[in-house]
This record gives sequence, structure tokens and C-alpha cells, in this order.
Amino acid sequence: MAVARRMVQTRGYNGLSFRELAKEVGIKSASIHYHFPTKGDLGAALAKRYTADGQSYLNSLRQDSSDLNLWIKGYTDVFRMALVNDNRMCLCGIMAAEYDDLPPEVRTEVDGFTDLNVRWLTEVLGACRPKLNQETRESRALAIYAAVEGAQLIARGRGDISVYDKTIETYRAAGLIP
Amino acid sequence: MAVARRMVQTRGYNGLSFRELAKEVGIKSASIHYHFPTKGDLGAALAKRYTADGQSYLNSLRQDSSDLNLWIKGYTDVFRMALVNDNRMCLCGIMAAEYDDLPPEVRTEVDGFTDLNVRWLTEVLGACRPKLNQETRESRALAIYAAVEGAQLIARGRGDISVYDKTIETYRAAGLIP
DNA sequence: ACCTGAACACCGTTCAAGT
DNA sequence: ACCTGAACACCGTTCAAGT
Repeated sequence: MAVARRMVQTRGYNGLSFRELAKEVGIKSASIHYHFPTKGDLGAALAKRYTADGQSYLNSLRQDSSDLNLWIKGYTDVFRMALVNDNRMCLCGIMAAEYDDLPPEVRTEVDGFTDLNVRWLTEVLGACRPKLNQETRESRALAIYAAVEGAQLIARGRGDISVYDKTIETYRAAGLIP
Repeated sequence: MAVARRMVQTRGYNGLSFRELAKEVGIKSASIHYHFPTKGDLGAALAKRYTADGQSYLNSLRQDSSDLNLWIKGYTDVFRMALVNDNRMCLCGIMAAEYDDLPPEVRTEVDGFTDLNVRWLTEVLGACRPKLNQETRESRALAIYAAVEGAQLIARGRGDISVYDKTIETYRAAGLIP
């Protein structure tokens, strides 16, 4: 699954090949179908684990510190890290682009990742911007998530990490990100 | 090319199939290779024309009106339209997600589209925000482009146009978009 | 319980052959 | 100038067969 996740993060869901994956892990492609009957099953499992990993990372961020700025920095940094490590993308960001090709079970898990991000950001905004009402916070959370995914997408195309850094900084200067 | 562009906008570059495209336009897949020797040639031609169309649209926006707000609305609306028409994405946005799979000639054209957007937005910001220096304008332009692409990406996954509208409105309220 | 080889209908690509 | 059929090595998937 680690190998498959890396493949999807670089080449997308459509770019993931059972045969190539099999070669990499040293078995035959037919054997993978024993563990994941269809490509959709594998994709859904990848997105589910990815969301769970993200969940525990974001939770630990809030436990390890009470500095709100550090939470936000930890958030934008995890997207930054994917770019630094082999110019990869967020698994669910790249899958969102392929949404029309995704089997329903994969779509569900990709949506779950968006929900996680919006939920976490909404809670953090509750601490940063206590004056905003719940609905405004949720809209803001979704906007931040969308903007960060967009920054990652464009910076990856540019192959230039400084594009990501500059864009995030511009979001902050404009007041979108706390 | 119109059919191919629509296919890429919904399913991505990897989702574009010569055989399927051939069936749709009523010839054999081998015949397409006569006009576009490789898939990369077709992809590059699509992105090039897409950028040219975008160029003339954005130029006409500025000619038809002197209202700066209308320029920005015209800008965000063209991305909105893709979602409304069959939940499609910006051709170069979806291709950016597949960047690692793209042949070099396609990458070049995708980069050209980004350049067009940044150039146009930078000029518009020059009119809207004359106090900003050139470098700040360019960073802001890139950030706006990234944020709008991200909004489109996420809204498409949600299959809900109101998510796009709300996100754009949040960008505006936060001060990212003029 | 886990793996495999062989088959199926797909894919981009090539090329000799047709008009 | 434009199209085609047949071939090649790829793809996800299935399934009977192996341990």
C-alpha cells in the first residue's frame, strides 16, 4: 500500500498500474487482486488510510502545542512536504482531479478527506477567530483547504517549491489564512 | 479537437483514449495518428488552442467594459462555466494534476496557460491596486490563479456549484480577490 | 491462505497497404 | 492527402490451477 500510495501521489489514480505495482513489490499482478479485488478497492483503501493518517497528524498538532500559528504552519507544511518529497501531491487532491474516473467507493473516501480538512480547519478557526459564526467558519475552512490544494497543484506544475511558499504567504498577507 | 478537449476536461489526459475519440468522430484510431502522431502532440495542440481561446476571451473582457469588478467576475465565471457545463475542469488545471505523466511538449503548453493567467491578473491588479509594486502584484496574481483552480477542483469533487460560489465569495471577503 | 499462468477486452503506437 | 487492418507491448480483470 505504501508503494501504491506513492504511485498515485505522483501519477494519479489512472496512472496506478497493477502490473507495475506488482513488479515493484515482487509478486504477480493477479496476486494483488487477491488482496484488492478491483482497482477501486485498492484506491478506496489508500484514501481511507491516507485520511486516517491525516487525522492523527492533525490531532497531534493540536496536542503538542497551544500556539495557534504553529497549528496553521503544521497544516500548510504537510502539503509542502509532499512537494519536497519527489514533487508529489496530496493523494486526495490528485484524485479529486480524476473525480469522473473514480469508482463510487473511492469517491466516498476522497470526500471523507475533504470533510476531515474542513472539520479540523473549522475547529482551529473557532479558536483563532472566535467572533465568526459557525457558517462563516466553515466557508472559510473550505476556502483555505481549496486554496492550499490549488497552491500545491500549481507549484507542482512549476516544479518550484518557492512558488508554493510565496503563494501561501500571499494567502496569509491577504488575510485568507490566519 | 473539440471532442478531445471535452474528454480531457472530464477525465484528464490519461483518461483520453485515441480509440474512444476515434469512435466518437467516426474514424479509426490509427487515422488520428495521421493528424497527431503521438498522444503528446494531441495534448499539446489542445492546450495550445485552449490557451489561445483563453487569451482572446480575457482580452475581450477588458475591451468590452472598463468596470474592474466586471473583469474579475468574468475571470471567475469562466472557471465556473466549466463546472456548470457537465462538471468539467479547466483543461490545464486537470493536466497540472497529471504533470508527472505529461510529455514535455504538453508540459510546455500547460505552463503557457499559467503564464497567461498570471500575466493577465497582474495587469488587472495594476489597474485595481496601483499602490502594489510589480513583484507583489505577480505573487498576488499567482495566488489568485492557484486559489481559483483549487476552488474548481474541490467544488467539482463535491459536485456542487454553490461550493464554488461560496469559496470565491470567501476569497473576496478575505481580500484575496479584489 | 496466498500465489500463478493464461486468457479476455482494452490501451497507444507502428506500418504496410489501400483510395 | 487521408484512411485502414493487423500487429506489438501494454492495461485491469477473471479464473482454474497450483502450493
